[in-house]
Amino acid sequence: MGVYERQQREKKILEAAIQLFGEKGLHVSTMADVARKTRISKGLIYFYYKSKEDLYLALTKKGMDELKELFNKSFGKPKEKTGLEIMTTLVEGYLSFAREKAVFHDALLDFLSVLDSYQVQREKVSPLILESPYFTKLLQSHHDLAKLGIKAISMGIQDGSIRPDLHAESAFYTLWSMMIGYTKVTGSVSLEPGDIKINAESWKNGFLKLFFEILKGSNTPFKSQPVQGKLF
Amino acid sequence: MGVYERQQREKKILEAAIQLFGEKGLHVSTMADVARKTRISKGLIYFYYKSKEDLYLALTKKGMDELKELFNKSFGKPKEKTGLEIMTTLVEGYLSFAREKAVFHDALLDFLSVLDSYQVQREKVSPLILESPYFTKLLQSHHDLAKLGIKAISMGIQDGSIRPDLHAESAFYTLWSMMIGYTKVTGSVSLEPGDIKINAESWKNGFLKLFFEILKGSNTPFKSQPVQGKLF
Amino acid sequence: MGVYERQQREKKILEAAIQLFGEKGLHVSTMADVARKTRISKGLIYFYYKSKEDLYLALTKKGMDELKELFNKSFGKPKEKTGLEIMTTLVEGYLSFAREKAVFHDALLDFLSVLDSYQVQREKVSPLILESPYFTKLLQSHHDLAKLGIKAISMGIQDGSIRPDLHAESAFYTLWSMMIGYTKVTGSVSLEPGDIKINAESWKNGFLKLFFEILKGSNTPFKSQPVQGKLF
Amino acid sequence: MGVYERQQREKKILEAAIQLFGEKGLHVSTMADVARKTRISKGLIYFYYKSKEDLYLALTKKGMDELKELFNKSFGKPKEKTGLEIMTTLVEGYLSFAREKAVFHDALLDFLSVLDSYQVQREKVSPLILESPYFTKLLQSHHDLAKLGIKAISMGIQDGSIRPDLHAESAFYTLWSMMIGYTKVTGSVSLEPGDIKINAESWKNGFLKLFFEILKGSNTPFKSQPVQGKLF
DNA sequence: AATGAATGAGTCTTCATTCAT
DNA sequence: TATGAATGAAGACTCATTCAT
Repeated sequence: MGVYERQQREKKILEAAIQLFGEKGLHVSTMADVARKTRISKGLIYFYYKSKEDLYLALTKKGMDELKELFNKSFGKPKEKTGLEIMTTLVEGYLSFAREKAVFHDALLDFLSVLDSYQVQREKVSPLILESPYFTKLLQSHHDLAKLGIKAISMGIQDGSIRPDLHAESAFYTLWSMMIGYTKVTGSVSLEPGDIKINAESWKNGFLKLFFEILKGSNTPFKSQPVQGKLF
Repeated sequence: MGVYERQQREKKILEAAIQLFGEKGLHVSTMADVARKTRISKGLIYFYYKSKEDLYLALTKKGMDELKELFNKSFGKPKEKTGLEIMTTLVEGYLSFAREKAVFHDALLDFLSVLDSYQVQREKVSPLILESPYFTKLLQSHHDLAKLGIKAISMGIQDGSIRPDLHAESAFYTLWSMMIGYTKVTGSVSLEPGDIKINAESWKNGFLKLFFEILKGSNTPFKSQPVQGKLF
Repeated sequence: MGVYERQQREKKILEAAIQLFGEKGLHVSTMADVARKTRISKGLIYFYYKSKEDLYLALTKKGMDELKELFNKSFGKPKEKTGLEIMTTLVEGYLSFAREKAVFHDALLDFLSVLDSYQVQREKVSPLILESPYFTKLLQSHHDLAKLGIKAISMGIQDGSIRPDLHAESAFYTLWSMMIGYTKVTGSVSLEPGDIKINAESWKNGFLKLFFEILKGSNTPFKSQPVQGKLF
Repeated sequence: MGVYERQQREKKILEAAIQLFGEKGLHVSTMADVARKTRISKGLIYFYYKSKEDLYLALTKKGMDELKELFNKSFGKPKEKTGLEIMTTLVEGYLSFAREKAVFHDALLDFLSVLDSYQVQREKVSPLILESPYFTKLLQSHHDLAKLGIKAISMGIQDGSIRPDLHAESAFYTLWSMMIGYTKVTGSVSLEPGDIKINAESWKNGFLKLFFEILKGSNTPFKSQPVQGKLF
């Protein structure tokens, strides 16, 4: 009954949800599954999370925080890395994250969709989402994330590793878009029959080449490609 | 009883589904809704579409075809446009499509997810999807779409409007990724509070600038920006 | 449109039903299945058979007739066989029939159930059954069947091959009961674990022994067992 | 919430099913009927019974157990009865059971059919049946039942009331077959028109005569017929 | 005579959520 | 605080039968 135990339980539920939603998918998993997996009664689960959406948002929040942590770590120690190096670490990390923690990345994208509806017409968003305490927190985390990415690019511009004519904010969102799109498209690329000359690996290389070209400008066309070489 | 009437009904059902799924979302809409909206009996709906998934794939196919049509039209009359101009029309069209016909675009992305599962482990894809006649058709349409995009870039490389060092296939997928990502991210950009200096418009401009930079190379840094100017 | 063609079609439908109901079961098979299999439209099927029950009763009738035919054939040429020999052929035939044409035998038992309800409370029998022209015909065929069996026993009593103190009618029904029960029970006998000393073969032998003992009396306890030996 | 209440509800549902399935038949009755009759929500019915098949197997189990109980009671106190007397009580009981509790007897026969399929090809049996916890229990109960019947005959052989040359196992199954067949055939006997000299009563007598003849041997042809006299 | 599109009541089943204990 | 039994609306889908053409 102590605060600690309560937090432990909350965490346990969340972790079960992460596993379950990750393996079977959100719609296929049920609250009963979560209860069974945690050995915690359904009633108590509803004490900690007000609805299934609330639980899902909690999961989203955790994913967002892990991503933020990953962004943070990409900076390394102060002055250790150039902005471009930070960005390199960051893409690498992001793409791994999207692949290995697909539940989180999917949840994040779902949240972006919610944000879209929210902005267009607040009423279209389910009350269960709006009422969740995680919704506001998520709004903040999402913002923090963007700020970190923008900061990395700004640093690169400052230290000369990234071309100076870039608008950091737009550039960050563009690069983020690219990465999101990459995760969406990558599965279908390998299915292309022979008449399209591409395969998973060549496409990834091509993608990264263009990604970094945006950061560096194409007149520095990868003479030495340490960045690309390091990736993955 | 004529073939014509049959096609009319089939179309009517599909159109109701497009509206319904578009407004309320796939999961929230029911086959009963579709029946009610069309004033067609549930049984008959199942006569035309073997399952809800089948209907959704039909919708996806229609979306894919509209997109293909849009791609095709972007080429204009033979020799009328440069590859770069074609690409300009194409992004413009794609982004409008994604915004105005969001159901279709969402369905397309869902299909890409299916393709991902399909490639990793065929069994993970629901039989209802695999058994739908639209599945194979969709495979083809998706392929056609990619070929068209690649063709446009190849043409640009040929006619000198697009930089020659581009690998057309990778470039197309990268640019497509960007556009997909753009549609996912764009809704949340406008929600950013003041401390991030960006708004919907500036971000779109930034995005397009980088998009075309990839095609043209950054050493032609938008002196005259006719392309960008035309957009939207 | 000739009478002949009509009969052909009727037969074709019936045969499809026999196959279908036999393979998948009555409840699992649909009228649409029948239509598909025969390449005859549903509407026309309903022209020949007024309802699914009607079709099933037609099937039942055909089974009953085949059984009657089998009974008839068991008699052989006039004076060729003793009553006991006839009965021997008859059991043999009946058990093969029940095994190899299980649809027919099941249908026959279903009909006996209907008769049961009919006798207890006429209203409990579905109108679809009562209205079928096959119902009355079935009543007659069923009666014919019984008469044939009784006749065989009577002949045996006359010719001395069957014990004289038997009441032919009761004996026939009893022996028929035995055979019906045999077909119901036989599948589960082989599943008995080792602590019940029986297997499919020993039980069949035991069954037949007692079956014929009823006909011959136990004081002729199978010294020579030609009858038993011949079976199957 | 107590265990007792739970069992009460479970029982209530089962009893409603027994009535419903008995009156209208399994296929005609619906789970909604059961819910309505018990005033228990559909969801809760599915909480107690995982599927309609599960509920039907539960019913079958109850029937099997009642029959087992009946078999057990037939033995009376130790050494009180001869094997033959036990068998007498047993047939009497069985036939009453089959008549008065027809749902149970029908369910039992359905189970025998399942066993048949199970033995021929396990896959042909619906997963809903195989997954029911009652399936295994039923396998055991069915076995117990057979053992009891065999035991009664063995006892009779020991105490001299039943002829010694009988193979108890085969004899039991044969006699069981007879009884099953009797229940199937009996309804149609009374419908026979006058030209077949039989009626319900005479046929029952004839049946029982032969039944006991199998047990006693025909050279003891019912001089004193206390056994027969007692029946019904 | 022949078709097969059309009906719609009915089937089993699921699951987020609540609440008496 | 904790349970898990209870709810009931909703879901996808089926199929015997009819009838306009």
